[in-house]
Amino acid sequence: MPELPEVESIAQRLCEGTETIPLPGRKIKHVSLYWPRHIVQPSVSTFRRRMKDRVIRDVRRRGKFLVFPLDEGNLLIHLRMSGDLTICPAKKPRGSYEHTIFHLDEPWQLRFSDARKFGLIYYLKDPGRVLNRLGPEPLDPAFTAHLLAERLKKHQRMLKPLLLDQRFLAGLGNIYTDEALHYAGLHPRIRSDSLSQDQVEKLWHGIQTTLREGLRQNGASIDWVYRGGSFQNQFRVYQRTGEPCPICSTPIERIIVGQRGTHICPHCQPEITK
DNA sequence: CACGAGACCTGTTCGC
DNA sequence: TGCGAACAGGTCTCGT
Repeated sequence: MPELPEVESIAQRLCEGTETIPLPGRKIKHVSLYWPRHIVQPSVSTFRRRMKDRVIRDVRRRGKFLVFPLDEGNLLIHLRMSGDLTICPAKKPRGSYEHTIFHLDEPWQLRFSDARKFGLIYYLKDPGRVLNRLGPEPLDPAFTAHLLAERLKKHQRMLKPLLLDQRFLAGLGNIYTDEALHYAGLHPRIRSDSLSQDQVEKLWHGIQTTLREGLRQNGASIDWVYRGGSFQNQFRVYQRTGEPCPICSTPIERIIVGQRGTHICPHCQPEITK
């Protein structure tokens, strides 16, 4: 589920606490771990001890990570494929996917639900140890088309797997990559170092446009995992196999690129560039 | 360095 | 209806 727009929407929801309580200012009394393998660092017992009585200062996002600066250290959560975070009353029965529960100082809890159990939780003094490996934020003003061009030239890789590589750019996932490439009229297998200036500009605009539109719609809701977003109604190619391309009406095709299901318009995104 | 295969998990949907 | 295969928002490790 969660790519940049979905993670950002979740961060905002937790920060504002509409209909629940804002997370900043709350104290974590203790945690319940029903799937301890979620805890990457430190050890489970240390994590438990360190979380006790920490005060949550803020809720932020970096790439696809949720970052919670605490009065002491930082909590990092990566939702991976099926994670979601909600604030709910302590008395609400625990759902079968709610594997990690943070008990707060009010009759509320922060619950990490994760059907596929791929999620990751860190408690770190220095979050940079994890976050510094990430590439630039695509919506940061510092991320210009010029910078994108420079970075693309440093590799000779297929466009799509490169865009999905979080060290190259932080926040894109399968949905927004397919959408951005269609917007730019670029085939996902084109080599990153073979783009013209014009093509780089289109790709940059495609990334900006799809992410901003995703944010405006609070992300995309798919399947049973995450709801709340409506960007799925705007998909041009993602999961639209067989439907007409909104630009030229050619049926959308599904192919595999870098072991990921990939959706393209074979007419708007020719494999051979001119 | 680039890339494919396989792994980590569970749930839903597809095809016969 | 039943049952296995395919597929799912992500990323890591290993071998070529």
